[in-house]
Amino acid sequence: MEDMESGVFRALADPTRRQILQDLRAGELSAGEIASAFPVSGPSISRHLTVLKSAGLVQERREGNRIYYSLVGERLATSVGNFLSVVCPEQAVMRHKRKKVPAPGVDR
Amino acid sequence: MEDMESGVFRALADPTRRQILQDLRAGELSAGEIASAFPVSGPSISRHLTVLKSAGLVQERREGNRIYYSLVGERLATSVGNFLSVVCPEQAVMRHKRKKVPAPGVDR
DNA sequence: AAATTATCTAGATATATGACTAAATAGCTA
DNA sequence: TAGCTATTTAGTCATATATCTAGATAATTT
Repeated sequence: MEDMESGVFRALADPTRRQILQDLRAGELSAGEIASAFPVSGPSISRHLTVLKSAGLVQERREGNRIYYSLVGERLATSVGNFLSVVCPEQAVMRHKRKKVPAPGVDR
Repeated sequence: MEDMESGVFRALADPTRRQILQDLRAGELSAGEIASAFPVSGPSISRHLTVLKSAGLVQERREGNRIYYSLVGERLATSVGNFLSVVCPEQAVMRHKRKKVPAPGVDR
């Protein structure tokens, strides 16, 4: 039992996980591709990915042998942005209108 | 040795600390006032305040007997907002122009 | 089916975090 | 100075986190 935001912020508290999120900006990456960008073991990255997944920040998609991870961008903007605008309302998060994409992929 | 942002996010990872930040929106509060709003001991709140202070999110000001804490609002917007706009650039943090206040308090 | 590749789960260990109680420090008041 | 209030520091304990190695699971290839 935990509030939504704690999970997100705790996920963001680790530099490796923040870097993973930034890496994923370029598009989806397999677990192995992600892991190879860091000096830590595969299993450790796997755990980091689990944390990010539990926080709802990334989603996975299996393709044959591999599992591809990708950002759930709105998730981050929603929780972090909401909090930010509550604590310092003079800085508002403005969501740019985007052409409603016709469902980029089935949601899990 | 730690990067700036980790401190901020780790500080935000705890619900008590996030609530403290929200409480401080109304204006500065003494340590005791802050503590009385929570079901945890004074010393625990003191530690939380130290964490927030180390992250640069709050500042303190002594007045006689008591120590008043207040938000360092830009700090939060700067680090969190920067990260947010890097990871999900389609959500930009817009800073509202504000009449440059003539130094609200010495920046200690 | 056996071997290979990709990724995860389990178990162990070290460090970090959050809470508490008790005691120390800082400033005020009599 | 003694006593009082506000807050922090110290010491302890339980839980959480991060990492590793070894082994398990899943899908592909031969």
